[in-house]
Amino acid sequence: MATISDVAARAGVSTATVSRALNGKSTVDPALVAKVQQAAAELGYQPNGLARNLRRQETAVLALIISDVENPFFTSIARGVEDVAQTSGYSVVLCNSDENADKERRYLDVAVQERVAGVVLSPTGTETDVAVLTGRGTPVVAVDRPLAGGTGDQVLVDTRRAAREATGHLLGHGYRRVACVTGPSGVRTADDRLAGYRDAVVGVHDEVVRRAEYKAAGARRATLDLLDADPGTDALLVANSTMAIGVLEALAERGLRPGRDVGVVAFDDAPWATLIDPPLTVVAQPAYEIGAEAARLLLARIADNTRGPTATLLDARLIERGSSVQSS
Amino acid sequence: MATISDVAARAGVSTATVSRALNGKSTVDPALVAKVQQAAAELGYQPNGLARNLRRQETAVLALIISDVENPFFTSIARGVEDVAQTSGYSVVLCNSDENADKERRYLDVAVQERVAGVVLSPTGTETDVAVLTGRGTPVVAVDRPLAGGTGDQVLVDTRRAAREATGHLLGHGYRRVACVTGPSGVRTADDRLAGYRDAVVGVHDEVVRRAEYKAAGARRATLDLLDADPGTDALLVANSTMAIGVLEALAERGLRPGRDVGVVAFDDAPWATLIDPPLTVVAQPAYEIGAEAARLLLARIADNTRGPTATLLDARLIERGSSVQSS
DNA sequence: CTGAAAGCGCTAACAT
DNA sequence: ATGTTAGCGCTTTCAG
Repeated sequence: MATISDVAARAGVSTATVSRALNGKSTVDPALVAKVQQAAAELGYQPNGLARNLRRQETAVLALIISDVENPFFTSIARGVEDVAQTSGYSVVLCNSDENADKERRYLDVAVQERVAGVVLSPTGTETDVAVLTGRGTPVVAVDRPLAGGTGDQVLVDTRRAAREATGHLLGHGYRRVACVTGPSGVRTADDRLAGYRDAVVGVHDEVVRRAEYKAAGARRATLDLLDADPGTDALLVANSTMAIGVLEALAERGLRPGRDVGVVAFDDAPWATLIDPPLTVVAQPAYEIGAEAARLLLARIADNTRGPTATLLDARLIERGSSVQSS
Repeated sequence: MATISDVAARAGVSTATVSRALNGKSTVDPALVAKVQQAAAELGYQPNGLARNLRRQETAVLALIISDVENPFFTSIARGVEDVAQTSGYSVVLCNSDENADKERRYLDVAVQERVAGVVLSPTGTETDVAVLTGRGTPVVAVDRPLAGGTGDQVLVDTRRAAREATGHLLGHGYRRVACVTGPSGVRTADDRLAGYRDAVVGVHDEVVRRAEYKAAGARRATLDLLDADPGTDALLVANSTMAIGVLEALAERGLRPGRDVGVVAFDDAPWATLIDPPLTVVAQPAYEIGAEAARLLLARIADNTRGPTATLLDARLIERGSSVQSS
């Protein structure tokens, strides 16, 4: 594989000139630039990014560590991050921590070792330690879930308020007893959505809560259990769209129809939400915008890391559809 | 940030010993190993992966370039790749080419420049040129779609046959006129599924075909147009699950019920396929297994690149559900 | 405007 | 078993 010296030899110049020419430094004779470019092309020269980055002490890649590639909420975030990174010439590498603290640690280590320019992170737990990054000066922005230290930027959604409003919406539409199906304890969004739910039901009726992995299978079992243990339940607040799949499966198994028999509101506006009958009422989060904003903050901080930490709180929006009204 | 010499100084040994100790080379005095490890820990030493890789002339990262992170089919592949890579100590970075040849090129260049160990690629077009990789000895395995040269491993699905069978299934269940909604011309899976459709309808009735981006919005418009232009259509073969969303939206807009009014079979068993009423008949592809197998092949080839190219053909399976039977 | 040379942090011969 | 040393391929002073 051709190196810069091969190109230099072929073009009859020094490696320094090749470097300058290829990187568009102004101070090079146009004639030489042309010669260098031709030599590079003839040799099929591809710069060695490792050597370059080692020398420059910086890379143009961002790491995005999310907890579930198969969750549309996170892939939308990924699109947002990617689109803005792209415009600034950064590549983004996506790492799937799988809601697993060990995997997350490993990817965090990889991020340091590969000296990425910055990382966007959706922490699996509150205990995530990003000191290895920040200690080295690598900026980190947390998305969807806060980072313990409170150091660094974060872009979150006011998910507790959204959960309270969604629960209130159900209560205001004639449902008498709302249950909450949420994610694992310790996952901040799961806890916040539960808290919002509690805010709304307190003083109205006892709380009915089930927790499971943020996955369909767990949510299905939890719902089945809930329905059996608490038959008075006539509405459900579901903490994300992946769980919603399991919840809807469980309802179907019990012959319960969303809306009429059991009101349902789920977080995240999945693409299929309007296909089911009745269509699913959702709390839509601005996922793409979360990613885009996180990338903007990260880029800004890569350029200038002296400013204080920022906290951006985006709003979620209730989209009322058929699954939360009793008509029909 | 601490370097290997800092650790060496603190432990009172040479950098070579530090390197050996930290990399678990057998030939180091256990006492020294301990001293080195302690020094490293005290300094919060994190090896510089760039320097290491530059020196070693190799990296332990695989690139996975797919055309749509938001398509569950591809994210399942990603899971498959990741799971097997993980077990061999490789990290995988996910790049989203967005079905765009330019972006794909850029990521291919990044892959060369960062000297990744290998790449799993779902080519956007038939013209994708991976010579930059292969010329350098970087193995490439194609998934879902073949690579022009025929060089390198590939793991594909017999999608043409699957499309033929699915179309035959519709024809065998009383539908008289089946249309095909597929992806853009030049995208191999889109063309193959169309070919399979043609295999089945030829001699039975004229073909009715619409093409659109592999996205919901385009498929919706295409379906609306198709329904207007060819009202005799009573069944639809849809080339992927993302398009299926648009197709089902269009059907709903026209007041047409899947199964009874219009038979529907779509590629890819999306998680929501059983939630709609009637549930969606699908052609399930072994996406996870495609990714896992691709990663295995890639790893094998990284270890030994002398064997000839292989072609793995996996089977898709028709899962018959309510949307393709006229009952009710 | 161009070249010579140093050096990023690490690993792998080669010595000892 | 450990240390010395020479690079990996590039960019960037520093001279000229």
